[in-house]
Amino acid sequence: MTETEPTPRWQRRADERPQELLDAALAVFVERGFAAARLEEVAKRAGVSKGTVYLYFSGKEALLKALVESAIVPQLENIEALAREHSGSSRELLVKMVDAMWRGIALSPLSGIPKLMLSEAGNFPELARFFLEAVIQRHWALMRRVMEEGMERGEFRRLPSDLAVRIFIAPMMMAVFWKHSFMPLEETPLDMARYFAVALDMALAGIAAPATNPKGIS
Amino acid sequence: MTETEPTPRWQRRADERPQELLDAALAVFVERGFAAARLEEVAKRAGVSKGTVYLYFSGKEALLKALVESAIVPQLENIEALAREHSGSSRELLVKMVDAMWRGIALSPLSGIPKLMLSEAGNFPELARFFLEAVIQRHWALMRRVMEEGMERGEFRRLPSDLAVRIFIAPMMMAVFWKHSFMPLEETPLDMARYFAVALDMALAGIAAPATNPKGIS
Amino acid sequence: MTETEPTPRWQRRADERPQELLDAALAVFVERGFAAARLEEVAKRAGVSKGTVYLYFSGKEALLKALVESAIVPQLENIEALAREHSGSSRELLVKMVDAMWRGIALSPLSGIPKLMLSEAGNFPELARFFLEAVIQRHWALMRRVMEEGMERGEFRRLPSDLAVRIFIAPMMMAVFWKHSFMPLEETPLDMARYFAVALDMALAGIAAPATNPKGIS
Amino acid sequence: MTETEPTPRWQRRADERPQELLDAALAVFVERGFAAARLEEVAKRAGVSKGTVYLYFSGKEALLKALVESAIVPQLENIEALAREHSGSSRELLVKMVDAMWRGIALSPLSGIPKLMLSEAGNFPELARFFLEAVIQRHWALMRRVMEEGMERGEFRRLPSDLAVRIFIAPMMMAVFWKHSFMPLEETPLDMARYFAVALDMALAGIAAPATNPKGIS
DNA sequence: AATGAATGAGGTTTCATTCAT
DNA sequence: TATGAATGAAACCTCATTCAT
Repeated sequence: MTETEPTPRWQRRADERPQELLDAALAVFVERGFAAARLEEVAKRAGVSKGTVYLYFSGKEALLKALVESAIVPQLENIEALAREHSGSSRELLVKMVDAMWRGIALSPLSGIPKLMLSEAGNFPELARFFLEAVIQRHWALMRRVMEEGMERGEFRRLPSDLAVRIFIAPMMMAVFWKHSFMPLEETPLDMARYFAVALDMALAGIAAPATNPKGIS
Repeated sequence: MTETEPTPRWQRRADERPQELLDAALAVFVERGFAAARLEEVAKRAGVSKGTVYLYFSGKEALLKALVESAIVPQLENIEALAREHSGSSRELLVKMVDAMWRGIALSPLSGIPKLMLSEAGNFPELARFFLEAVIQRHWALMRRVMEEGMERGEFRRLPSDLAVRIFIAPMMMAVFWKHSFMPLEETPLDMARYFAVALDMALAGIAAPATNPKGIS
Repeated sequence: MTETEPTPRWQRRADERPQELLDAALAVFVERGFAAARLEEVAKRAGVSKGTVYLYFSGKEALLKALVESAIVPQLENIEALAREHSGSSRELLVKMVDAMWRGIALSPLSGIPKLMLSEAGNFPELARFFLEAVIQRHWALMRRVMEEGMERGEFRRLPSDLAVRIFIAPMMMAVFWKHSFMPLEETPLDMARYFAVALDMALAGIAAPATNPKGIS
Repeated sequence: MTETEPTPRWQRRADERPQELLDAALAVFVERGFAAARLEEVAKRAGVSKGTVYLYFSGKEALLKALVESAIVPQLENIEALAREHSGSSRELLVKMVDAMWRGIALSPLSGIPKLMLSEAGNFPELARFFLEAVIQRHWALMRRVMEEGMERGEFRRLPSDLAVRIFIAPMMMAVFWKHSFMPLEETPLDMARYFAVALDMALAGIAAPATNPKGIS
């Protein structure tokens, strides 16, 4: 180890910077809310100075938009792919889809985005409308098809599918919001894995077809 | 009824001012978030000028605290009273309690407070901790007792009651958040009444004891 | 003089403030140019703090626009009134008009505005076009009518009146620009009164009809 | 045409860079003013990147100084040479000198420099003082000698020569300023050639000796 | 009590300058 | 040499808070 490398004050990382900035922005925006988030904090977490943010994004709002517009749709496409490729019971597909959502979103930092949009919908209605249509309603539509097929098949009981979908996912979404709000304050933070297991169990029970002879009697 | 109630020519508003200010603050804070809310907007909605706010509250943050600390606890006490006075099945009590919460909170402007706290927990951890303990966990504890009693009695199936409670209420809470975020953007906004009916139905089914001989045969 | 009046930290002067701010802005903008002018300097000269500027003008650019749009046109109207009310030789009228311009603009702080527009035309083409049409060309048109009448009458020699007007006023305009640029640096600053006298003399000689035997002899 | 002139494959630009940068800087500074001019724009127009500017000049202000200090003095020396070499009437010399100024400065990009200095005198008093003394006053002194000689000879009428010189050149200077401010906004831009012809005519008439029998009568 | 003009701290944004590549 | 990514000082602007009226 010869006496070289005076540890340069900064490095050029043009390729990685945008994603690093987005990651940092997501964390700060989710923690503080868009208005209370300071861009300098975002920069610091990304390991750059304030001005550098502006080399990659035109401003604070652009950061928010890039965040929302790019992040979740791919996850959604994963879930849609599951549906296309599935063969088997509707119940199994439903479980697969919810599981994918849980692992792909709820357990990842992406979970911050729904929380962020929930908080900021009032200030950014355009962006919120995009999120509503491109993510939420698209997700619901997919789930709804599956649920209605399950009803047709008699796997699930007859329920208004538009509402049933929202209600079915509600416990998972609540966990997402919880994670980014009160969970850090809990004495013993919520055990996400157990929560998911129980929530899935209860949600499935909630839509299960009435037990007309479970394992049939004859 | 003789000359009681003088009906004064000019009404002393001073006594009502604090509540009017709190109402206005709640509306603005929920819509925009605490940081993005402008105090002048709060004042305008309360029909007073900016300076007047400071005659009743020591500042913006004081408004937030007063809001959170005063508003929901009374509703909670109502619900607790229901439990104390109830005689009948656990299921009936559960329904009563959820119904009270729905009408007392979800359908009222108070519904904004949970949304607000969810958004601001990161910026006001003290306040959030208060809300967590004095409202959320207190509510859960109550529900939990009821649910466990129901399990004892065989009305509900055996589930980890701490989680079951959160999950049971999740659909109602989601409606609360929805109302203050995406609902104003929906083409045809969610029908809250239908939603509640279906959600309650599904949630109850989710915890119902297995139909081992409904109307039992022996 | 009893021991009252603790000299308040500031005073309410809502009515006077806009004009005071415009005066201060004119001075600073002319001295430094729009871009280099700091709003805090403008505020300080007007005797207020930074924020106060924004109570009366929506921003730096609005200050510039208000300045340009409001200030000179009235002076121009004065000059136009002179023309309407005049009876006598064209030469006399021309002198009156130039004299009015000299006293009303060149010798007043308004003289800063042409200098400012000259400097900023490249950055504010819209505003510059307004100034060109509403002030400069309007002034020229007026002067031109007088000059053409003088030519008709034989008071002035035949010249392309559009150019003659520009050239006739040029020495006065140069003094205006000089005043706000190099004059403060001159060892012995230009004597404006003498300058005007000589300039007017030369300019009039420049357009005077050739002395072909005034009251011609033959 | 044999193999003369190797026409190198790659051209060493380094030698021409400084002048290219100065040309670009002049254009941008004149258009936007020094403060509003972005160095990146200068670099772009010179066909290099931002950093390269610093290889040739120590900074933005150095560009400005180099611009002003180097550009016009040579033109002035040309004009001084005319005076030295002239033999003939003062009027002829005056015309020669003004014509040289018109062609060498007014019609060239160098015309931007006076406009620039006029705008920036308030921000760069040192530089402005240099320009005042090394260019403006030097030019005036030269013109003044010629004009006074003409007065001695009876070619021009008696006028305070210090002022007469400023006034005599004013129309030409105005054209210079006009060119870089409002001319680009005119519907039909000023015809510089006609302007000069008329301006010279009027200016000469303005100083001409009284027509004591022009082409004498009697 | 009430107003709203005035303040000034604090955030976003720009851009001259530096420096790793 | 040349580049352009990165920096950080400095300016604009907002708005919670104060205070003259």
